[in-house]
Amino acid sequence: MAHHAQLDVKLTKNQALVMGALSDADGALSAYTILDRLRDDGFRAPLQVYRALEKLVEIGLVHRLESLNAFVACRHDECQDQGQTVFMICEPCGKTIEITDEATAKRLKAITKDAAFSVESTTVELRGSCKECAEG
Amino acid sequence: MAHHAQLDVKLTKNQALVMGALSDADGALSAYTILDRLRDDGFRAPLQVYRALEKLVEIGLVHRLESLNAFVACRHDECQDQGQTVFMICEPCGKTIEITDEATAKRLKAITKDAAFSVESTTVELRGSCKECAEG
DNA sequence: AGCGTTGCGTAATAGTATTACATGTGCCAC
DNA sequence: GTGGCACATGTAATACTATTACGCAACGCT
Repeated sequence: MAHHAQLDVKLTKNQALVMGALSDADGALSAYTILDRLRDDGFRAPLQVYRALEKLVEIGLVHRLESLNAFVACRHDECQDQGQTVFMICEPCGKTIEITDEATAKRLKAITKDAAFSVESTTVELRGSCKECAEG
Repeated sequence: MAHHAQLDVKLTKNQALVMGALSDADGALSAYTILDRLRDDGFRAPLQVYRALEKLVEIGLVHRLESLNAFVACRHDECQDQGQTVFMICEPCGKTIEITDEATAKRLKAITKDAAFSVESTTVELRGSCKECAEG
């Protein structure tokens, strides 16, 4: 199975640059950090970044971390599969661990069904310390 | 069991004003919306709001909705009990439904244990439409 | 009274995101 | 091939969210 079925979507120059910046990064980047890193590539205005991010998030190559106001490249084969994406965000080192979990998806589905709530998008983010940082 | 054990914490004037604004509101409010609503009560600067919010969040009377950059009064008896708080945020009408769920808490705990991730705080937010708005 | 802690007031600034408007570029119908 | 459309881009201005810095006031404690 291919990593990210959507990779056959052709990215524009700006989208590719933003994707590159995020792929090179260890953890999540804010839009303005991305802007700074792409100055040499001709980026001048926040909107150039936000427009690219919008598309990348839409096609699933990038996730937005709501609790950080930042963005991270999807490292993951299964974003399109069943399962709720769960982020573990290490505050000391900035790295993010991304998993998908079917049990969480099922449980949240049961909750929304009970409440007759119609879900568009779901955010699950855990802040804390990764193994290495907690041990260190 | 009392609603919000921490209610016996004495709120300062500013904290009480902010708490009142949030309690009066139907849904979540941004810090700057709160500021505007408290102009007549003497509020002048964002920091007055943020300082009060910080304390109110700390004692559990208010929750921060990360995906909205907004704040909502806790409507809820069981914030101190076991269970993960889950927010359902209705985008059409702005209301938020707040529940706590033990199964979700257990599942997330299992996930973090597997990853040896040490959790400080957890955000679970579902965006979508409430029953009334979805039917309407 | 002296001291520490906490809360408050104000100003300035930093950080995040959007609106508005103009330009460019490729594609397709005609 | 030219007109028109769709989409991507460039730039400026602005709006929205949050924090830092500094000083003063109120309160409790010794």
